[in-house]
Amino acid sequence: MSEKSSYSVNLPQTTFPMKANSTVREVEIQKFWDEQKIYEKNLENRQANTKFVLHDGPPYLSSSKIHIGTALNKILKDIVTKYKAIKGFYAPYVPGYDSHGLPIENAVLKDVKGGRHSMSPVELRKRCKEFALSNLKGQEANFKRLGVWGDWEHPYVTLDARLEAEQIRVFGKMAAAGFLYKGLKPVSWCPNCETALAEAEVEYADHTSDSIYVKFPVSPESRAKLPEAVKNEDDVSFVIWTTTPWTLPANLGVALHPDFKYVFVKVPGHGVLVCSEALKGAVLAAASVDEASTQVLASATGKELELIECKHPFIDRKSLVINGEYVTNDTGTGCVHTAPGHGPDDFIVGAKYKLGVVSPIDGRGIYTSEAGQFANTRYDKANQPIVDHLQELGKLLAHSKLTHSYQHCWRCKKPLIYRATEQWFASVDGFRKQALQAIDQVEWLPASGRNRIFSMVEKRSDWCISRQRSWGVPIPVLYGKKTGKPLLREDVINRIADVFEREGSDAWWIHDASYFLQDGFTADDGSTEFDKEMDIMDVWFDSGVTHASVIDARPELRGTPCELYLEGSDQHRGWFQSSLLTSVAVQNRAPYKTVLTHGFVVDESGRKLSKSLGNGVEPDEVIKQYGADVLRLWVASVNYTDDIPIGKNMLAQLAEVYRKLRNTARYLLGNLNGFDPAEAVSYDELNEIDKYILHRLQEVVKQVEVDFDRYEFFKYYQVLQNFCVVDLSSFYFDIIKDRLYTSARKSVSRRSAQTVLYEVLQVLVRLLVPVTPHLAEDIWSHTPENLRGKETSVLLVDFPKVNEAYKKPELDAFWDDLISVRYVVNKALEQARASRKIGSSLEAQVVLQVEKKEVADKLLSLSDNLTGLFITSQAAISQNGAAGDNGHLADVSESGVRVLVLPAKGQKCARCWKFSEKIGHNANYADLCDSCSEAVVADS
RNA sequence: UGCAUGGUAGCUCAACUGGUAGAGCAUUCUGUUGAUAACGGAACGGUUGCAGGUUCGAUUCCUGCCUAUGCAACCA
Repeated sequence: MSEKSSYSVNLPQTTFPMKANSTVREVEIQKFWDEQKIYEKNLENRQANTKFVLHDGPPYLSSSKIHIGTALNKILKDIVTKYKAIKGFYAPYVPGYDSHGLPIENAVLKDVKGGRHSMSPVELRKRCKEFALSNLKGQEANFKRLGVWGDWEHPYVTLDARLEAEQIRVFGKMAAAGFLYKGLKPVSWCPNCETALAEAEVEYADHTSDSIYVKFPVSPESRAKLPEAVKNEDDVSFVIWTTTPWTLPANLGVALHPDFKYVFVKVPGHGVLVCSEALKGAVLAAASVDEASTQVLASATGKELELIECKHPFIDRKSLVINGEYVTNDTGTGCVHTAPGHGPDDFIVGAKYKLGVVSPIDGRGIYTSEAGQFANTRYDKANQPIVDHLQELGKLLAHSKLTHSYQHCWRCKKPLIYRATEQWFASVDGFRKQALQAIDQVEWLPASGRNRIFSMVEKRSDWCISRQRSWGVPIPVLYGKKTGKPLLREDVINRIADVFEREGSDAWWIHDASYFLQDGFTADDGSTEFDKEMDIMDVWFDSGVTHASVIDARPELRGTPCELYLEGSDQHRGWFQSSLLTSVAVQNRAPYKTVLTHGFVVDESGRKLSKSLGNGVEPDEVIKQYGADVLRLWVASVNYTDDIPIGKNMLAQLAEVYRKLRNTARYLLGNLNGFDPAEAVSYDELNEIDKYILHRLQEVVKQVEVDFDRYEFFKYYQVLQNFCVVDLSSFYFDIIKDRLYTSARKSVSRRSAQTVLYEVLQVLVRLLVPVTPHLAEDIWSHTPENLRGKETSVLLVDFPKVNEAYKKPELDAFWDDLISVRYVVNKALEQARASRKIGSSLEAQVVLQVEKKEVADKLLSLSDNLTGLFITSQAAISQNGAAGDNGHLADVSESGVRVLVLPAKGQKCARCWKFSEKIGHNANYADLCDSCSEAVVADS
């Protein structure tokens, strides 16, 4: 280096490192937040303010590690609560966990020899609890590492005795309101999990079934009811079609559509067959019968055939011909096999005709003795024997395999059956109208969510809340030992709740029924001895009542309704709905004011993430490579209302943006070194470009505020990024470097720039808080106290307010013109550079010819600052003629501006590197330009 | 199968009630070496999913299709 470099220049200086070193630094910062109790302090500071409560939808504790989708959800929630907090709201966040239920019980049982029947319920529950709580520890660590703040010391867990007790109390209220009943109904049943399932737990997948056509002969006693032409035929059969041969033992009827036309077809070798006219061809084809050999003897509507009796094909029992509107002519025969024990439609129509219910299958899917010769066979193993048996009896008309969509258990993925059993139901019918009204009191974001949940609630049937398992909250019902009558009294149920609150719900399995009743208790029906209901509640009930057991029960949450629920869009049929239904049932209103939903994470080509595709993204791996803030930035960068893409490419780009934000802050801090806000330049004295940036800054604040308020974080991301890159880094920062580095340290022009940098820093660090809190805190911790005030954590400061005094919309128009001129100048300079005429732009002078006078005037008004705008050594505006046309290095015309690039005049100043004709006037500094020598003198 | 929502540069997003498609990132070239594992400049890149229609003019409105995702149904 030459001696010239010894001239003092005011270079940036800061302790804020360029590299994030996130794996270490983020953890340090999180420790600082922990130790300083930042979350608690925030709440304390905001205690008197308006509340904004986001109620956490509890993640399920079946795994100790969170998925990327769970991370996304938690980060979104955290962005919201942090934003609301710095906006001044009282915004507590209590994390929750969903701890009961089948998947956990199954996971625990997987390692138990002998299965669920080999240990007592209390022992099993103990193991489930241990399993759930150990997973909680893992998930909690994952969540904290994301930088999520909240009351981690006191999360809510559905297995907590107090929550269980509140849940029981809600059950009691619903019982008192008459919304709970016990009924025999076919429900979706998983023979593998041995329990009933709710609608929300059913999913559809392809399944191959036996497709059979079966003859149901008309009883001799009913022949009189047949049409005249076939009265004397001795072999008349209704033909049904089914894909579930195993339900035939439960058959009690044959359903016809009342308005369809049915035909009586004489078929060689099969007697007379009855099917709908529309399906005759298909039926005969299935039976491989040549239609030409057949003869239609008669026809009748379904209505006319109602109440004819048939014989069950292989059981000595009647099967009644009935009418049902649900019968279609799409497939089958138009005659529908009806087994009220195995189908919802069948059940309803069966009740109408008083067919009764036969459901000869136990909880494991095995035929009971009611099934006669098929007893002790598992239902799915019975298909073939039944088909064979029908064949032997000559009742089988056709048989083939059919692959179709069929209901499966969403937990164990095995096929489900419909099975009529005694279950507890919440009567949605009882409060459907109120629920639908409540839906319209809620703001749904995006708005399509409203229709989604509305139509679901509108159509859903009663909610089956019984589960025949051990890991859950018991259904708190006692039955009179002799009468079998359920005791649905709220006072009794509340007494049970009190016991649970003291002892936990294990008490239900430990104590006799009498323990839960007052001594000498006598029920209305005279019962004094009781049995306990041994079913537990659907887990959706657990999480569904947290509006009561958490929001209303914890004083710091200040009661329902809360401001926001924020979950994946699948929760319209899950938690949003279970919460709504229970809340409407006991309070006649929704528990939330706004429901915000997000989509699902997919890979960069839009495919679902799955282990088999190998396109999964693990949150902890992203954090290890890039840090939590980059993952959070990802969440903020995408429009999460649709599918949310993630992948290596995206993360790498996000890491770039993170670095840009970081370096922007580093520039601010570095150039504010030694600045004291007391030295700030008054607004009127500011340089024009400085005023412009202050104005832009206000626009950014306003825009960001709008974007956050609308939960449109991806817009915030774009605005922030554009501001940092376009307005600051490539424009303002580049231009003011000259002033910052070479003007006298305390000169007005330097302080003018610093005044703006100071304002920008104040705003920027605050705007970073919700999305990249670690970065914001890191900046804060490296900001001198005289610049940031006494507050030790940036999480405790307030969101910036738009400073009206800085808003000057006219500056936009002014600078838009100058900036487009600057583009042309840059092109010209680049041309000169490409032809190796110049390197640095300071080696050039530019001469501009400007068509529009107003633009020329704007340029002229900048006077000395014009060179700063272009970062050249000289710049001149020539309105008429082509001054300096000779010897130019480049000549570019565009958008009304002609730019000539010429070699800079004079010599290069050793300090500011600009070329000048005023060099060496101060003998002490022979190689410095005038302004530099003045600056050096001033600073020495 | 029906309903809903989306389909704009390699990637993430723009374009107010129809008016010549814009940013950033990435890529390539390049300058600087006083934000330096940083910063600047330029270039490349789109018949806005496809096909029609309305209009002087459509990414924007209408119809159909394709495609992605979600939901419902596909029961017997």
